[in-house]
Amino acid sequence: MGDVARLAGVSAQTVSRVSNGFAGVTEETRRQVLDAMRELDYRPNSAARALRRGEFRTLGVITFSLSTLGNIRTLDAIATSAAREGYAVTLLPVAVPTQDEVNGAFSRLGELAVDAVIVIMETHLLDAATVSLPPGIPVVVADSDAGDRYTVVDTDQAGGARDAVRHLLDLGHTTVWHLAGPEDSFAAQRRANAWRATLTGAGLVPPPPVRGDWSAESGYRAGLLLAEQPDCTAVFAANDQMALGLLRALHERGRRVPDEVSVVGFDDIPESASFLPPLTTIHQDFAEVGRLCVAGVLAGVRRPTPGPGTTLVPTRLVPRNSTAPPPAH
Amino acid sequence: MGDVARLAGVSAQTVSRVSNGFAGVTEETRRQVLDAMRELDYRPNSAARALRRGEFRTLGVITFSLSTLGNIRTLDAIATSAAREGYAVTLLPVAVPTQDEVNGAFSRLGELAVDAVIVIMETHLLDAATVSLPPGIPVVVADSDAGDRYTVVDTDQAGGARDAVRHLLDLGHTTVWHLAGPEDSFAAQRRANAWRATLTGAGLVPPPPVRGDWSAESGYRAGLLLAEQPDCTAVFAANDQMALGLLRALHERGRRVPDEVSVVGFDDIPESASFLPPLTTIHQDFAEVGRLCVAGVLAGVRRPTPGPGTTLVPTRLVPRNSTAPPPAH
DNA sequence: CCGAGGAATGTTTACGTAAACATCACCCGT
DNA sequence: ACGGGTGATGTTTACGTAAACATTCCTCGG
Repeated sequence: MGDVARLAGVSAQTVSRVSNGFAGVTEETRRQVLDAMRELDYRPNSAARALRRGEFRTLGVITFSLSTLGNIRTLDAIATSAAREGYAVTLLPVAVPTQDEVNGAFSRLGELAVDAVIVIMETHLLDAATVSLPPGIPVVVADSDAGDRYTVVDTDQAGGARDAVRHLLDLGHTTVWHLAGPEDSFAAQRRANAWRATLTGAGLVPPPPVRGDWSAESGYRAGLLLAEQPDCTAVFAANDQMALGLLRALHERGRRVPDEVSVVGFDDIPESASFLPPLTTIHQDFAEVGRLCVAGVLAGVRRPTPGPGTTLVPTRLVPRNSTAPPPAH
Repeated sequence: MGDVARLAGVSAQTVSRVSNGFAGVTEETRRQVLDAMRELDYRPNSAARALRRGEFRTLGVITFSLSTLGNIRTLDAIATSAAREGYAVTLLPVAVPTQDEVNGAFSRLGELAVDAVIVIMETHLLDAATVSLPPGIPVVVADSDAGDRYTVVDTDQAGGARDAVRHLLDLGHTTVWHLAGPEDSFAAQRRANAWRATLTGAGLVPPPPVRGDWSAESGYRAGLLLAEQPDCTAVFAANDQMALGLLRALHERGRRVPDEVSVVGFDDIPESASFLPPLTTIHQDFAEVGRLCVAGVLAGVRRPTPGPGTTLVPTRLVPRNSTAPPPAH
């Protein structure tokens, strides 16, 4: 900065003013400084800037190894929104979802160059975390139910599940089976609960849910079971990957979809339109979730911490060819 | 730091020494300092640290919106490897793959708190970039052919494609069709070239390649075309998603896989084991690519810039149920 | 024609850390 | 017993920036 100032014939302070787009600088001076900057290929040192200003213009994102598609899409949206606001995004990957690892990530956080934090993580790990987040750092949590302690942004899992079940009931199915996600996933819990509640609300008795682990393989295994149930004409799968495995199992067992069995997925991954048959599913707006996370966290940076609370992003049913009225019998 | 020093009854420098795990500190003193740190909830200020040390312990990753699965898995591996080395990872998302956007990302880079950069990007955009990378910052490029100008780490696309084609020829197929990726993708080009070279090397005349855009949908459209070719008994798809669409098209047209047509994919995405039928494909070791990217870039941080050059990570054929000898005729 | 007021720019200082150098106490061999 | 280490700790300083305050110079109203 000193070199630039010398070359432009001004003080370092004036260089700083130009560099930050400050008002009170003559057009003439500004031009000279900019020329000098270009000449010397000057780049402001962000460490010094951060030290002086007390902010990093960086957001930290804590997440498990970029595993599930939803987390990835959310992260993508977060990165894009943050960039638009002039913030960089630093990744804090947690390799294994154990308590130790999570605690480690949280404590590393304290000495990380980060103004705010977005956590994409299952509730149960957050609950048990012994290291609390550094006070004074705004936090928004996605994919969790910690609404009473943190600001939470999430997809309206319950609404989506309800729409899926209602869609199948509206087609005339007498009940809807559920291929659930893992028990330790809060999203899976909420989808399962909403499925159950919707059936109960319609005066029906929910059949026992079959549990998978989100993977297509687990969906296949579950599908082999469901194919044995003669009265199973409609299945709501908790995600598209499991629906894919389910389709394969049904196909292998000679149960035609959608003629004999209807299937609804959840997520609307791009491939689901190319499944056999194309999958009716619940679309999640990950971009909106990411956008709201960034907005929430930046609001926290700019003013005193907003209270806890949950914002839900609505879903949308995408009807394709895997659902139809039940067979005439 | 001053407060901690006062509470522990030592100098600030000693606090610094403890904080950095320096050797020459008595066990007694260290304990006192650590106690004081805990008591005051002290966290080193990373901005001051970076300013003083001249390094940020942060890696920048430039990539397109986390779009393709390969890029995501590579990023994941990068983040994990970096964390192990004590480095954070900052994302520099480029929303639209236009020249302007790329240039923008590169120039923002200059003032970013980053010691080194990993670029995950298609060659052609890198070629046309008018803004060059800041000198002095080590760079490693993944998924590109810029081996003459940058250090490049990539999957051995050619070797994988060759294995796929040979696998089909070994099964007895008289030729292998190719469902290629988009023309502007270097990975797609290399896979297509290796496919062509392998056929030519075996004394065969390659049929015209059918081109898709990586998506399952484009694979489906291409599949409708290929299903019309009576002599088409073996297809090498440039990625698993397109193979998925291809399978669907073949199924719709009544061409049984693998009895009538064999299909090999590329990537080995987790879902491919659950396709109908489970897909024979080429496994890519993204974790290794990410690991090598980090290793390469950190080597650059520690010693003068290593020359350009390309490191290839081998692939592995995963045989499943989508390939078989050609029909008896 | 003078002084108040304001715009443009310069000077000083502090942000929190760690390298470099300085100091001090103590141990050992002769 | 004494001098030369050696290991532990303290003091000074600089990293690059921007806020706060100081200075200069010009304009404009009375």
